Amino acid sequence: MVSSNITHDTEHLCQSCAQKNTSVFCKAKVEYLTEVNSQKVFNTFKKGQTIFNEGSYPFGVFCINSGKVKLAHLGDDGKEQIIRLLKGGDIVGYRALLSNERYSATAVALEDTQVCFIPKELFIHILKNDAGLTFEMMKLLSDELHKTELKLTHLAQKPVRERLAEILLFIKETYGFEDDGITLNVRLSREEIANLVGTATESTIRLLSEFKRDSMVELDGKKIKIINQKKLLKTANLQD
Amino acid sequence: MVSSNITHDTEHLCQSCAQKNTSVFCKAKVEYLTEVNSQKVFNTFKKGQTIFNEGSYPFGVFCINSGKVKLAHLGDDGKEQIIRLLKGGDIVGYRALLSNERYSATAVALEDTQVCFIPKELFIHILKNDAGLTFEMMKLLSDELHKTELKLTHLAQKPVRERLAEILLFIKETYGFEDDGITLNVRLSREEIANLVGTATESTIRLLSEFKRDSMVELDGKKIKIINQKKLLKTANLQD
DNA sequence: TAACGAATATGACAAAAGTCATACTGGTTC
DNA sequence: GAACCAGTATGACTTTTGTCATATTCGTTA
Repeated sequence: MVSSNITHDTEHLCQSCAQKNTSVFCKAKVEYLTEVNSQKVFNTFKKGQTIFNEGSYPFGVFCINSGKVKLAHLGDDGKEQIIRLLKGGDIVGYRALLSNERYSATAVALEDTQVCFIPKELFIHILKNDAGLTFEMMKLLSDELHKTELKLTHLAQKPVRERLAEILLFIKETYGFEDDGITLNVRLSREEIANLVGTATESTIRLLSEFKRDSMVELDGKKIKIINQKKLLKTANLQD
Repeated sequence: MVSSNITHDTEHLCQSCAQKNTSVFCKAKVEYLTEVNSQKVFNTFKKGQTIFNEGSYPFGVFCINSGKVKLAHLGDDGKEQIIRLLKGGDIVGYRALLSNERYSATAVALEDTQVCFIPKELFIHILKNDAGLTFEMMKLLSDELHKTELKLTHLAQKPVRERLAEILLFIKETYGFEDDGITLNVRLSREEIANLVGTATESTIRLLSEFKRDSMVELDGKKIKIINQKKLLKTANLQD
């Protein structure tokens, strides 16, 4: 929240928000949506900018309008572990708010990103009154927990090679392809991919080279093209 | 739910439940508690018995009255990954219920365990009407998510030795000590400990031997005594 | 009490993954 | 275009961890 592009706008209405149908939050009752509309703060983050920082206190919740965001823990030795990838329609920062704790992770924009900030009090107020929304939020948390538990199991039991293949497919699921239908629609550094997989950067680079050699992917700088998804899926050894 | 000890009892009242003050679920409004009381099914599981199985459909939620339970994923190769340890006052099986999915994990009693089963419809009904309870449930999920994310980061970044030390301390936090003040109050096999840490059984055995040599623990069959918690904490290298 | 099997323990080895050093590449700035 | 830097790539090596084989112990049952 260091950016200067903060606007209490009337331009970006929740009612006409592009994410109205995908975001949990925008499923609140109409009466609350109006309230959100008047209190929310529209904000833009440039690529690389921090939306919030591990250790600081949450004052509200962020609703991503457009763009891409990584959510990461900083390990004891300073190495980051990316725990979620977010896109338009997702909300961030609710975990700490609900647990009434400081942020346990840092959110950074992976590209220019637009977000709506909804103040804590309003968020909590709506949750306490809109049972439907609360139930949706609970489901969302529940799904997130499930995904994280699966990741945990895979991290514990699968070799790096399989996990990397899995992550590439996960990135595809999350952000999809570019217009060409094969290029992953996000630019991540090798280090960031490593921090998603939970391995060393060099290992990631090495394995990506192998994947290229085995004609599963094509590499062009930060562009990653998936040219044999079937083989990649096999490499990931997924069955759930 | 294969046990034959099922009783629609009037004996075990929620109102006088030993876990009334610790369990989230028992914080429901009094009117609902009465309802729960009449619909819940009291059940006993012997050590080693399965409470529910990965892949099957949830028909309700389990409230642990007394005893100890492990919740584990079965990895693709059949190796289990223990994702939670549960005790009296905890509830299990809510995750799948809320996400409207099959169980993604298996719950097994680590010792003789008493549970109350609350039918799905009632559980959902209460959640949809008791905003306070729903909010509590949300917090619970939120905390669980946080813990799991932390585990994920540690699994990705810390060596087995540190993770084992951490798990021993975690077991102590969860189940505490026996009356002697040093023996961990649960019997887990070396394999189970390994499946908590996310490592091979032999590695766990080896490291426990080291911990013993370095006089951090004492081993007596499945009994594990923590004789130098400070040193163990240092070995775990925790700072959060 | 003997005997059995399962769990624990330990050694030897293999495989996986991380680290360090060193190139190479691509994009940026001057 | 030269120079520079960060990111990428690759090789050589070390460390960590897993695997397999084999004792050994423990608790259980006959």
